[in-house]
Amino acid sequence: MSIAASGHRNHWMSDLDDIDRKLLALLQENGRTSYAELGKAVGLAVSSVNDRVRKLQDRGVIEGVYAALSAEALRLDLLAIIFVGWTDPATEAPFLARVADEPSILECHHVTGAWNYLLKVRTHTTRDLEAFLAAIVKGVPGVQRTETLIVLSSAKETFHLPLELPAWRNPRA
Amino acid sequence: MSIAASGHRNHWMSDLDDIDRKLLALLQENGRTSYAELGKAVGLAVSSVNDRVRKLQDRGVIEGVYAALSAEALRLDLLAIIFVGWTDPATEAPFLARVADEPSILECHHVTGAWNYLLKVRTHTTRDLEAFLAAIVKGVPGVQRTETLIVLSSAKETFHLPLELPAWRNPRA
DNA sequence: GAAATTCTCCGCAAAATTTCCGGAATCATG
DNA sequence: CATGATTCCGGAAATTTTGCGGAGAATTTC
Repeated sequence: MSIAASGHRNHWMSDLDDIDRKLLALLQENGRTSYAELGKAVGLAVSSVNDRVRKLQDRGVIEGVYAALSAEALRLDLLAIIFVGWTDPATEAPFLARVADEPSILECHHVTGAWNYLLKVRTHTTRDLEAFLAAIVKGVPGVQRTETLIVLSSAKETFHLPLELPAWRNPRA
Repeated sequence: MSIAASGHRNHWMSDLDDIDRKLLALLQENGRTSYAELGKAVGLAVSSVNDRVRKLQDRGVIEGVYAALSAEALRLDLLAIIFVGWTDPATEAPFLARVADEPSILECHHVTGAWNYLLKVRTHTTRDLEAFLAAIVKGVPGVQRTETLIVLSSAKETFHLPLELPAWRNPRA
């Protein structure tokens, strides 16, 4: 019995079976895994793996394949979490425009709670962070408050999305 | 004059010249860019590009090449930022062990401020998040406080590290 | 339940890419 | 300016990707 026969497809949009999930797991770990190797892992021919991966890309499940660079090697030694707040709603649009073309901002999330946005920022030094804060806070009129947390160390920082059902998942969900 | 001649190497560890940075920028955008295309972009032969990329990998500047999956396509609709706190230092080790093998935790940072750690977590539903919090808070003895922020929307979420000097960089750095 | 449609899978061959090599050219050093 | 290290190059071999046509299975339709 093949792996495919052991599983069954869901009926939701992404419609992934066990083989798809296995392929995604392998490609998340190494985006350059050859189709031959993938095929060996899931028990499919090279051309079949090609079909599947192409469809996963077409369906948008695989957004892209990217080289991950080392922040340490690039001497981006400072990682900071910055909360940003304002009261005037007109502040948001220019703020987001500023965020979009600022490469040092890796993430920008609209969050619940006392603050408006949360930024994840990488710089080389505290001096750079200081200059960055001045550029953002002073550069975007309306930004009133910021609070900066410095990351002392990162125990985990992965791009891998969870593919299997978590063990703690509520059984009635 | 070649591109190489226009730049000059630094003397720090990673020792990247303009061509290296250009290659890294291109591979950050598309990890499957062929050496032929990379060579056309930087003005080098295919084999030379191969040499450079291999060295960038060996030096650890390129940590790996990964397929990025769509959280939306995988129905991971909930993104949460969770602060975790405790007073007993003995709590840290089992907490980190728990974090390591929990796929729903994408990031875990040791941060300054009132909290000990910051987690970035993706789940399918609020119900899953509830179960996750119960598993982490109750599952790790010593964890006393948590605070959860829900991400309403993400204006930016990139893996691309900044490669060029920022415009606001302090000139005396 | 039979026919038709769709889907998945396969092998194969062409095209593209990667990889490795020796040697030329360039750069750094003493 | 000699020497050694590094970078670059073209080309050939190995690997990989890609695009077929068709077989087989599953699903749908009548």
